[in-house]
Amino acid sequence: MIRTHTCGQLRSDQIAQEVTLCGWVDSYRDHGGGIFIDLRDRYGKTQIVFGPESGAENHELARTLRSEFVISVTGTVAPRPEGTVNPRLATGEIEVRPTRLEILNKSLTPPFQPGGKELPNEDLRLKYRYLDLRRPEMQNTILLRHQIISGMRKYCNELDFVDVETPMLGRSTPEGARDYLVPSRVHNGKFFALPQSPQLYKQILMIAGYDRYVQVARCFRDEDLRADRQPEFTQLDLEMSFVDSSDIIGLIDGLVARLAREVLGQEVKLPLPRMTYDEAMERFGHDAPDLRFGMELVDISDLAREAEFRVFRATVDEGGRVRGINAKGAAAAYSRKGIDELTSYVTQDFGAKGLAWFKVEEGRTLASPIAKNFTPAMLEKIAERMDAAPGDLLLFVADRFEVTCKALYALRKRLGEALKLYDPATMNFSWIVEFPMFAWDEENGCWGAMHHPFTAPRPQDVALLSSDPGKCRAQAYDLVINGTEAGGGTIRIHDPQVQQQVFGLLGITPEQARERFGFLLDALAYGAPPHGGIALGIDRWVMLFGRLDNIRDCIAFPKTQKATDLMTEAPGAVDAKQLRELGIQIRGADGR
RNA sequence: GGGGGUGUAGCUCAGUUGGUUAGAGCGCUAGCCUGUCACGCUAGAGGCCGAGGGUUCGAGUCCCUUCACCCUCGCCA
Repeated sequence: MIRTHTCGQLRSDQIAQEVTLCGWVDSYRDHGGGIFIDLRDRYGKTQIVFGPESGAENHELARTLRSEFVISVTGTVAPRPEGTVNPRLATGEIEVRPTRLEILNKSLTPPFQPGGKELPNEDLRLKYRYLDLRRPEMQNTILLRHQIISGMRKYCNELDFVDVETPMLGRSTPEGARDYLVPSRVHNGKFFALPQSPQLYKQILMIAGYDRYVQVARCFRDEDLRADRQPEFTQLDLEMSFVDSSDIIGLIDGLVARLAREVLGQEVKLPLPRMTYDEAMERFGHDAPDLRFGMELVDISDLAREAEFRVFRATVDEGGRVRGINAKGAAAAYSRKGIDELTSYVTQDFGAKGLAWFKVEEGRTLASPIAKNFTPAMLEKIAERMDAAPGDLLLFVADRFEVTCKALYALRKRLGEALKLYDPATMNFSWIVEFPMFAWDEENGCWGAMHHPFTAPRPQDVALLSSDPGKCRAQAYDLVINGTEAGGGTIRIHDPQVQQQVFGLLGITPEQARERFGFLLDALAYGAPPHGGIALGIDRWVMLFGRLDNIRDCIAFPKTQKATDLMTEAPGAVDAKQLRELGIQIRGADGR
């Protein structure tokens, strides 16, 4: 070892010891006679002081030090003179008086200071990721990530889970997200696909008798990115045999409580609350509601049916719904212009036809350009239903149920943040359960799997597969943290007949099923135990536990929104020779 | 594919209704300074105003096209 201590380690206990530290020059303050260096490594900072006693040679060399030089310093730990102790530094009671200085490596002037206060633009941070990763904030996040992953591994290990690696080179399945494809050299014209998740493999492992499988698995989806979505991401993937939904949920409850305690120092009450999908859609308009605040959706369809206002009445008559939210005390905060902005938000982004609003005035009268279309009695009924009080802002969307969900969910989320309806430090963990098995796919005119084609229906709903698939509920469960989907899983079908029936509903012919998942169907026929599992989005856990608003900050080397790596400049062109070997020809820009 | 935002010195930003030589803070270079810790002081260097085209006597500023990054709708079983 060429160092005896780290830069975060020394305290008064080590005074008078000779030590050797290595690290990066965080800042240097040259006072002529004395030079002060803050030496930084992953563990902290230590002040190095070059005075006359350091010797002329060392002093001269110290004068040449610049930001981000990597140096090694040997010297004596000394107490700081009275009045110069730095309480903001863990090592602030001492400093090192060097007898030897070695420049291990110089640095170009960095495009930004890792120790600086101003955060540069993100593209610059991504290009010089090695400098960005030196920033204490980034190092904290990477360490948090490590803490979360190792906590997950320890937990699973204690519970007899077996860590099994599954292939990265698999076969493409047209269901679900777009695959990242890898061409085969040996089989020209054929392709592997990178896994969207190890779903099928983990089921096979249950059939193979491993009983409890776990993997920190990298997953790939070639879809457009978002603030909480990367094309490659990491899941804690697990699967268990001989379990039902509540076994999996209970297992993850324990993990949540443990990590909340270890990482955040927060006690979480178990069991975590569970809400059905239908209830979530009614109360919040979304299957991952943020339960840190109220402002729930309120249905006034029954009132709207009798209202004089044509827009409301017609919507209900056509089978739609009229629902609203009450932004408590927000009437003053939203001018006509502010409401116009909310209106264009829900109409342009979520397809709502409009946004009806009322400001609640003294005596609980409702003021709005559309108020004249209602009788006073009806306005009073609406106010009553909305629990309105003077100063409130009532917002309504009249539309198809799905549209009211999307628009009001988005409004609630936006208003909750703008009106600071919750403390960003609180953490809310909950489960959404009993998802529908199927969602009607308008585009293809058939049922689509809400989760994936191997999800088991609830035992009491199996008969609905043939009678009313839309009503059939799945043994599926999503973990929601602060309004973000942080994990999801299902109990799987282990009965080949039920599996065939589900394929049929999804429009997958027996031939297609055989071609795509023949191996799974075969395996299911050789003694498959009842099994189920879950996958947790590790990047999102880091984001939520670290209170970050961006998934890129949780990943050491993330991709941009266009799915490129600004540091390595991937993806890049390849040699013509490589393409020839793969039997691949690139089409021109004209598509030929 | 659609909507929105940003782009000016190495970095973070300001730049008026189009008008002389485009500024500030930080960083950088040099000098001075034993107690600083965002050290201080003095001096200096540093600009294709993202790129291309247009309007104009004149464009950082107005118009068109385009590129990059971010947010978002669609998409993400």
